[in-house]
Formats: sequence, C-alpha cells, structure tokens
Amino acid sequence: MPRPSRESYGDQKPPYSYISLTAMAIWSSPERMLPLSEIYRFITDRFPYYRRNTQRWQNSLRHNLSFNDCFVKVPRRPDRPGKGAYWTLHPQAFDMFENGSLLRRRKRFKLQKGEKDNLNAELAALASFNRAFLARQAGAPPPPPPAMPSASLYTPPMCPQLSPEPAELPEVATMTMLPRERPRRAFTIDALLEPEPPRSSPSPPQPVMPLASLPRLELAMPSPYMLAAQRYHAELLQAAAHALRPCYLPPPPLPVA
DNA sequence: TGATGTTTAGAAGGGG
DNA sequence: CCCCTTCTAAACATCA
Repeated sequence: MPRPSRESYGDQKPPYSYISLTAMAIWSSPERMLPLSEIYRFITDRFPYYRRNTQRWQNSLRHNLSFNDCFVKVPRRPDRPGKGAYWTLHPQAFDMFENGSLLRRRKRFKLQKGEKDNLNAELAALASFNRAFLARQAGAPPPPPPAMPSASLYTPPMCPQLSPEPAELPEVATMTMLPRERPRRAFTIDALLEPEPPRSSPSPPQPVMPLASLPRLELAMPSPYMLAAQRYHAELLQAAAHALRPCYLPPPPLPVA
C-alpha cells in the first residue's frame, strides 16, 4: 500500500491524529516550536479537509495540546510579543511514533509526577525570566552606553551552562534531545521531507551584547528540555541586543568561517 | 472581546 | 470485557 502523500487526501480526512498533525507542524518549523495559530495554518494549508468545521477540530487540537504531556508550552520570548505561547514537543517525545511513522504511536507519552513538576517549575522560571526582561525594558532605564562589546564578550552572560558547551552534565545528558536538532528517527511523511517554504525566516546568528543585571536563570538540575530552553533564551537575548544596537554602530565582526 | 489554554466528561473503536 | 487511545463537546479561565 503506497504511503499517503500530502496531496492525496483532497477533501478526505487524513489518517493522522491531531497529535500527529500537531507534531508534524511543530516538526516542520525551523525552530521546532510554533504558536497555536501557526499550527492551525500548517494543517489547513496542507489538508483541505480541515478548512471546514474549524471550531470543532481546533477545540480538539487545543485539548490535545493541553492534555498530552508530549506537548510543552514555552513562554513567548519577549522580543516577539503576541498572543499565546509557543508549543513544542517534549524532548523525550520525539520517538513517540513507531518506526517514525506519524500514523501510529508507540504508546501514550506520559510524564511521571516528579518529571512534570520539575518541568512546570522550569517553565515557571522561564516565564519569570521573561517578565523580568520585559520589566527591565518597560522600566526604561537609560539605554546602555553605546559601546560595542568586544567579540570576546559575545557570550550570554546569564546562562553559564550555555557557553561554552557544558563539559559535563548529570546523567540526563544521555537522553538529551534538543528540539532544534534533527531527530534520531526521522519522520517519514513526505511533507516533512520536503523543504518548507520560508514563512518565518530563521534569524541568522547574531552577536550578543551583554545585558547585565538581568536575573540569572539558574536551575539546580537542568533537564534536557531546559537546556534547550536556555539556549533558546540566549538566542532571544542576542536578538534583543541586536535590535537595541544603535544603528550608528558598526556591525559586529562576523566569525571567520 | 476573541483567541488561547485548562479541565472534565463521555462516546467510539481497536487490541489483548 | 477491560484498557487504552482518540475524538468531540462544553464550561470555564486567562490574556493581549
């Protein structure tokens, strides 16, 4: 039986569950995370069936996002204001599907109580970090002196675990699977293998301007997911620093390839 | 106020 | 028949 391709369904209902469709959407995004509206758009763009009865299936999809531990709600980074959070897959949920097929799940992905509590605590820390970031900007302290840091300072100052690459990690490192990395087990859906039309171009690597006096995001026991989130926040700080950089300053030196 | 997110409840279907 | 997963509905809360 030929593997179904994205075009073959027409107005027929695709054989994928909402969990699969959502995972597909998240997977296809450059950052491996999407806001709800983009998940909707991914699905309606590719599967005409879901252009009808949107209230019904979107309610179901939201239910799935909240109810299933395999989906993780990441606080929206403060340099991208907007409605709703970003949704990503839990790092341990990447091989949730049997043989990489989105048609069949191995088994329900369920976090244990402790794991869930830890994750929630980490996400709460992330959210408060964001609030502090926004409060700092809203408080409008005098802008940082227009002095470009030297290239040697181009490392996030508040996430010591991030740079350089942590040399030693607790045992959780063995199961590290960061959302931005390719999965060990690739999905086999045609759509996922085709290049995505660039909807939101991923920002190129940018230099970091040290933003001291921001709260440190310190976690006693960084989980694989949290390491990814910290890396993610280091990027947003880079982007924010870039956005705040006075235009008369010369661009930072590019790393020599 | 509409979009987003959480939670509970129940029906349906497949598999062991 | 039970267990599990998926889907659907709905009430309610929260947020930009």
